[in-house]
Amino acid sequence: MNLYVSNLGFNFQTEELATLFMEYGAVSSAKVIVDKFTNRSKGFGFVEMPNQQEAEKAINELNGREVDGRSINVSEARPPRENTRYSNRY
DNA sequence: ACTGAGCGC
Repeated sequence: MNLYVSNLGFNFQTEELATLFMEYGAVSSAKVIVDKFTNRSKGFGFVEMPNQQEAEKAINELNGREVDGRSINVSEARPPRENTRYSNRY
């Protein structure tokens, strides 16, 4: 399950994100989007968790949680294209 | 390129 984490602090890094989510379950991959020019965090990232139960638990526990003085927002990322009707691929 | 809505290369 892919997770989208936003409202992160600019000092938040990928390893911090991985460590945070591994507390609630297995994390296959985690990445914080970083600006190419400034090498600073853009304030959001992605976490992939193979176990859906742990993923949902991580969402419930980490969504709205205060990290680095800010309340982070955790939700499902890049929802599966179930609705191909609304996804136009030309 | 130094900040605050957003979806990765």
